Parts: sequence; C-alpha cells; structure tokens
Amino acid sequence: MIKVTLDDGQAIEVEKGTSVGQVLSEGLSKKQRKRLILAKVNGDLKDLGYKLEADSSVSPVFLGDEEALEVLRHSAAHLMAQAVKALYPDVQVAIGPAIEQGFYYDFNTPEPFSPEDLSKIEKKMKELSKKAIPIERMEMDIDEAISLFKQKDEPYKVELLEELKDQGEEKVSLYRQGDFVDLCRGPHLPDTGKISAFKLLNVAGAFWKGDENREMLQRIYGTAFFDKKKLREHLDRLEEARRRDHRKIGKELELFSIEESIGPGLILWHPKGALVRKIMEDFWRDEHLKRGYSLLFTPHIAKRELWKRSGHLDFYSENMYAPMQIDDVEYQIKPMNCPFHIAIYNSRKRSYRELPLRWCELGTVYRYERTGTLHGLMRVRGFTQDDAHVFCMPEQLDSEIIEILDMTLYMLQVFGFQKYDIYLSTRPEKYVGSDEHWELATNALRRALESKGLHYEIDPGEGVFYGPKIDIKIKDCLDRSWQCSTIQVDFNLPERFDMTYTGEDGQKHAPIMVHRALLGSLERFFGVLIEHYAGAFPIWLSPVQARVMTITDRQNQWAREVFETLRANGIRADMDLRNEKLGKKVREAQLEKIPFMLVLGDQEVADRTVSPRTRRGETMEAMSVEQFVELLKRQAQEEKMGGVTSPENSKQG
RNA sequence: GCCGGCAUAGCUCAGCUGGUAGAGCAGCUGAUUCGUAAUCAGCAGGUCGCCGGUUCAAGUCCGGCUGCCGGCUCCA
Repeated sequence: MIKVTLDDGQAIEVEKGTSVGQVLSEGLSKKQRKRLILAKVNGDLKDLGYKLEADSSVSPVFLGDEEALEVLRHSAAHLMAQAVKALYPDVQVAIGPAIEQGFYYDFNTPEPFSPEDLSKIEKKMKELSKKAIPIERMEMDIDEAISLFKQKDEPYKVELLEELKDQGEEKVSLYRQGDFVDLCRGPHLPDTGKISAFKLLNVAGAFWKGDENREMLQRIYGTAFFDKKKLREHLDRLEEARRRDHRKIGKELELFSIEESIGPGLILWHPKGALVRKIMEDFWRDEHLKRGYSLLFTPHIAKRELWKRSGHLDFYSENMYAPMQIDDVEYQIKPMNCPFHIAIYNSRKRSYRELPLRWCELGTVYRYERTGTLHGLMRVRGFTQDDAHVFCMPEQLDSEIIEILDMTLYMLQVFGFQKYDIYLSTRPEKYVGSDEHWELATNALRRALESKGLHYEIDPGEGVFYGPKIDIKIKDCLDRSWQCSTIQVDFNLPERFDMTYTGEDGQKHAPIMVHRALLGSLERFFGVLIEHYAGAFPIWLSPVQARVMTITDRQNQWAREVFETLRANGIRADMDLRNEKLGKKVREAQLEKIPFMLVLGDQEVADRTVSPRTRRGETMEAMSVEQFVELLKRQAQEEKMGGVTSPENSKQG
C-alpha cells in the first residue's frame, strides 16, 4: 500500500500501481468525472492512466483548466496527424508539438496540402473527435519501437528514436488512438472527444529539424481551446491583427511604401510617415543630449580594409553588399556604424578623464537579407539604427549599463510600451575574444538587470560574435513581441582597433565598448508603433493633429485664420475646405485617424470659435482657438508622459 | 535561399469551362452651400507584373523571370 495525499490535504492509502485517474475519480460526481482530464502528481502533469508506485500528492485537472491548455493542443496535434493518416495513408509524420498560440504537425507528402485539404482534414478531425477514441499510453523497448516505426514506414520517427537510443534511452513511450500510434512523451487527454474547439489555420513549408540542408516538410498550423468561445476570441484576435497590419495601414494612411522599381526591403517614407519619423528623431536626439550623449554623423561607405579589420568580412560578409571599386580602392556599404565611431575615438589620444564617451547616431545601414525574410517595415534591407556607442573604463561598465537600461525603459514607456520580455544572450558557437572577457561582459549585463530588479530569461548561445547582449522584445497591444532594443558589450573591437586611453597611472588601457540601440531601427519601431496604435497615433506623434473643416464656403475666411493661428502655435494642422457635406469630411478625417476635427459653421464664425470633435466621436463645446491650442497641447503632453487622460476619454462636452 | 500561394485602373476587387476587359471608391468637370462616418450627374482612367510558348484566338492554358503573401531559416 502507498500513501496518496489529496488536494484537500487528506491522505488515503491505495494499492501500489493504482491509476491516478481511479484515485481522483473517487468522490467525484458523474459530471465532474467527465471533465477530469489529467492529474497532477507531485506537481507534474500526468495521464489519468498513470500508475502510482510510491507515496505521492495528487490533484485533479479538469477540462478548461489553463494549465492543461498545452496538453490539449498537443493532443490536438495528434488528432490532426491521425486524421491526415486516415485520409492520406502514404504521408509520413514528423513532429507535432504544442506552441504558444496553438499547435502544428510536420508531414512529408509528395503532394503539398491545399486549403481544401485543410478543411477535409478538419472535417475528419471532427469526425474522430465525436467518436471519443481513447488515447492510450504504451511503454516500449526502444528497439521494438524502432522496428515498429520501420515497419510503418515512418523514417522520421525512426530517426528520432535512433537519436534517443544514442543518448542512452532504453524505453520510450508511445500513444495510441485507434490505429494511429505516435512516439510521444505525453501526457495526453484521455480521449479525442475532449478536443472539440479547434481550427486549422494554414500550411507552410518547414525544414526537417529546422535545418535548411534537410528536406522541406509540410507544416500544418492549427489552434485549439477548451471551448468554442475562447477559440472564437482567438480567431477574432487574429483578425484584429490582420486589421492592424502596418503594411495595410501604411498604405491607407500614406505613411510609407516599398516600390518594385526601387527594390525589395527599401523603404520610401511618404510625407506623413516622414513627419512621424521627424518627431521620433527630435525626441530621440533631445533625450540623448539631455543624458550626456554627443551626436555624430558618419558616411555610408568605407574602404573594404576597414571591414576586414573590424572582423565584419569574417563574420558578417554574407550580409554585406558587394564591394565597389573607386580609384583602384574597394569600398563597401556599411552594415553597421561601429567602426566609424571607433575612428572618431582614435582620431586623437584619449584620457581617462574624458570617459565615459557616449556617442550616438541615427545611422543608416544596409544589410543583405534573404528575400524570403523581408517583411514590410519589420525586416528590411536599408534601415536607420538609433545607434550609440559608449566607451568606458571597466569600473564604469555597470553604471553605464544601468543608465542605458533606464533610458531604454523610459523611451519605450513614452512611446506607449509598458510590457516587454528581456533576454540575456550568451556566447554563441562562432565567436571571438577570450572566455575571460565573455564572462566579465556577461556578468556586467546580468548585474545591471538584477540591480534594476528586472525579470529576464537567458537565451543561450544567442549573443553576437563579439560579445553578449541584452535584448528587449516589446509587446504590442495584441501581445505580440518584437525585438527592438539591444545592449551589447564588446571587448573585441577595441582590441582590433587598438583603442586606448591613458589612465591615471599614465599607462595605456583598452576601453570597453558598449553598443546599443533603444528603438532598434526607425523602420521597425515605426512598424511596431503603427500596429500598436492601429494607425491612431497619440497626439504628440500624429502627423496631423487637427483638421479645420467648414460646413459651407461662407466659413473659408475664418478657417484660414484658424489654420494660421494653429500653425503659428506649432500645431500640425490642415484644412478641408472642399465643397462637400460635413458628414463626408468627418468620415474621411475619422478614417485618417486625425485626433481633432475643428468644425466651423456660421455660429463659429460669428463667435470667432471652433467646435472640436475627437476621433472617438465626442463633440465638445465651442471654444476659442487659444483655448483649443491649450487643450491640445495639454493632452498631447499628458499622453506623452504616459498619463491616463487621453483626449478620447475626456468628457468635456 | 527553401516549400506553397498570389499578381487585372491610384485603392479594394469581379471577369464561368480560352473569343482582344468591368464595379465601387479615389481623380477630373458640373450642379448642390449642406452641422458631426459617404449629395447627385457626367467624364476620364488598364500594352490584365515582365519575357517566351501553345492556339485561328490568351487576362484566362504552359514555361521562365520579377515582386508580394503565409511559413521555414535568419535578424534591428
């Protein structure tokens, strides 16, 4: 007999080998029993069929429990594979895990799946789900499993099993549902009937094991939830994401474009987008000057020799554009700004008294990115980094990194981002510099994060070739994350370029270099901003803050006066004096997401006032132009400072 | 780069099984002078992404290229 402690603290004695499902079912109503899907044994999720062999604490997991969502999705992946095998027996299965938003399964098929196939597969899944086929776990000797999958002609499973065998595994677990058997660690739901709210989303190619030298498989993505309502909500969210796509909004609001005649991944900033960029840049520069940075400007090309010395030709050449010959010397377009900043540092002797040197530049770089990876503003070939390099002494490193972290979080907050994930990336396989240096740099970053009390995750092996880094991935309002900010410590370039400063001791020392970008690139950050706000930028960023609109052409004279006053007060305004109905003018301004519309009729002309309307549809009492200017400026400032009052929420009339 | 899909007017899209292109919006002209999400009428606008092939005939079928979309891989 063994002792089993239940959820309520009560301990009972059961026969050794009793299944946990049996233990938990005791005392449950029939209805509850139907909803029992998994068990937690000593904190780990297990199948209900799991046999208790020793004293343990157990608790039930019911249909709908958040912690079982991953299991549900994993089981849904198996259900999909079962359906695919039922419809297309010759298809070979690879792997099928649960992922953050759902699940996928990779298949090898001579004929790629079409969208029609997806609905067929989905239909089959529903059929199999209705049958509530039991999902059973089996343990098997690894050699036996290998011959089983060989016999089933499932080479990918065989490959996985052989790897497991090499790692010393002797037994593996398989899951069977009907005639479908899959190699799997589990756990799984007790039967296919528990998988009811799911949807297959799309097919895409994916390399076997993520290796582009291996064969391309067909991956089907899907998602699953415990109930139809949650599924509906998720699908609505995907729809919302599509609605907010920066590429769509960028075209609608005339912010930017990418033209085939110019080239892929090359951005044209149209007047409205360029204005937003100017506002971003002004804020960025002012903030840097306030924090002791100096501004730099550097060229777009440099001699090939420079890139050789910096190591970029060794570690980055596949991302660099081909050299061009000028006066018998080869030049290359810059993929990074660092060597230029270093050249400025090295233009004369440096003293420890000058350090830290904080140099920033909105530096435009060009990187060759493979065509398939380009994506609107998010992944481009020419972009402007909000770059900076801090040169400091070792004892200044901690405080400099803390300072940078502070600044990053402040800037992100001003732009409206409060949620982000932080990663500390450690040494990659391909690297330069001594182990000692790597450790020192990694520790400095870690200490900075910890002293700020920030929660972070380690991203092993994801550092740059010259040093470890902190990456901050910001989350937009749909919780999608985008990597923007990056802080990288570098002991390598100072060495390569013989950078030195004279210390207090009169001796030469190598400075430490920190690379950092807060927004990442103006292009990507702009893309994120567009999606985050769905094009309705906060007032301080809006390219047009107010539009003056008339009801008839009797108001044109007053409209021009109002417009001039707004402009004189530094407000970005325009006018709509067209011979159109007010409703149409309002509608268009609304679609352009202009924060304020100033309606002018005969009454306003007589009183020398304006009647503001917000993009949220609230109309305000008529007020003088001066009052409106005051109102707009106050609200713009409140929004910029992250205040809760936004004009859309105010109730002034 | 790889797998799959797509490419028709400035934009969003129709165009069945091949018989030399259509709508709405935008634009232009005119009428209308109107109070918070679309006034009416008229006009104009396209070598159907590019190159080649099949055919009496190609937007439609086939091949190549370019670009875009969904992923893989990679990254700011």
